Amino acid sequence: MSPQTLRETVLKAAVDYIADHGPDGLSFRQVAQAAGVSHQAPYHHFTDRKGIFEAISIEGYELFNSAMLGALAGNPDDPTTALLEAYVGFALDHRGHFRVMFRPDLCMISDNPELQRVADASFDVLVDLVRDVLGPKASISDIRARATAMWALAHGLATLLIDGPLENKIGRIGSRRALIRAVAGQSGMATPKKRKR
Amino acid sequence: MSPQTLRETVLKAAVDYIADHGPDGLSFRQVAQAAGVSHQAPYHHFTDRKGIFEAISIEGYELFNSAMLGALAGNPDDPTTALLEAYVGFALDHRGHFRVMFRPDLCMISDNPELQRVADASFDVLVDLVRDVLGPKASISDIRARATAMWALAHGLATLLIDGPLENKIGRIGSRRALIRAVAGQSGMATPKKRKR
DNA sequence: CGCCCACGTTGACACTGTCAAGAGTTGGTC
DNA sequence: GACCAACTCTTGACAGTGTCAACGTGGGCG
Repeated sequence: MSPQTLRETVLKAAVDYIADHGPDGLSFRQVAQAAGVSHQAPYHHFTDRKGIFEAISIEGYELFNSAMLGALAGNPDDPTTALLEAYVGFALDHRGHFRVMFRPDLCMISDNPELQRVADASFDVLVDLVRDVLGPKASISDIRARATAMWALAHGLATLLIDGPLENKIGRIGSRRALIRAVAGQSGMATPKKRKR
Repeated sequence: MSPQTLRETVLKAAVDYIADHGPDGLSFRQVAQAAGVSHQAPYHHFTDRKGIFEAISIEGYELFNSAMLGALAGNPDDPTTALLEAYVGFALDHRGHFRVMFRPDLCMISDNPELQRVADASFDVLVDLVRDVLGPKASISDIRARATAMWALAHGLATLLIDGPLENKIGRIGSRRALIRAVAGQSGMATPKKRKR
């Protein structure tokens, strides 16, 4: 095995477990056993149990950032909806990562400089988008409020979809894409740049 | 001690702990010890560790529902903002409950009929509000999309505030009330009934 | 060669949730 | 009063957990 392999194996096993069962039942010893290695071996790659969550979180933010940037590049006409789709899509496709990224009890972002960096980067994507959408004459407080509203809408939709209650209540609104577009439309924030050019 | 007291003591200790440290580190034995009782005593009031979370969740939904209904009654002119304020306010004022209510890995709503009932009730409050705001001519799919958007916005704002990243990034936008109003304004959903009557 | 260091091992510790069995009190019924 | 049953709580045990400590082991380098 190459030197990185055990680390990657543990990480992958942990992400898969979290995607299915949530982060709380994750057992350090269990992932070690799943990797076919003694219960202490992972300690040479992660300082703590928390260290695993930090690594997953960093990996998650990197995937997250590239997903958002890719979506914005792919749909410049309606960046708000594009971002919403990318946010929710990432959460659903990478539950294992997403479930960890916003859980300060599992890993405190400020504890790890690398994690802080990638988390800041993803926030910059959002603010840049809002600044672009609202135009140069927008006040700082408007930009803040709009960014907060977009973030909250995307984050709420993602967590409600992942944690389940939404589908049970609302019922299926067709495809994921259709749901997101309908919500974006009802929120009043979609297509702010050009209307049906 | 009256027969209910240990149950209430354990519940209160658990909620307080969760509000401060999150639900995952909560220890059955620890709350028993905090209540000054043997490690097995709580088993006569809760079937499981999960049973504690179910009880907290039920209590939470009851508080939640009355908070939302009270807010709607108190501000009939702008029910959307009122609901948003009540939702976020409840999350911040009852973190211990809120952190448990939307965590299916801790307690599955469908496992407990009583829990299912109070959770359904809180969802009905939201749908009734949306139906009222959009008027009788609104289609079912519009109602669904609007309810989803409102729920997502409120839920996202609440979880982002509780889990911390928002304040670090956005900075303080004055009071909680001002933040919520600004966000509601930036989403297109506020004051849909009458504009500055 | 000798040495170090990264990697992995075994062993131990306190702590956890939970099963099992027993003790004490309470209330009701003969 | 005597008995029984239910309820509440206790003690004891078990496997499983995260983590500290000490112990191999093998490859690269002086």
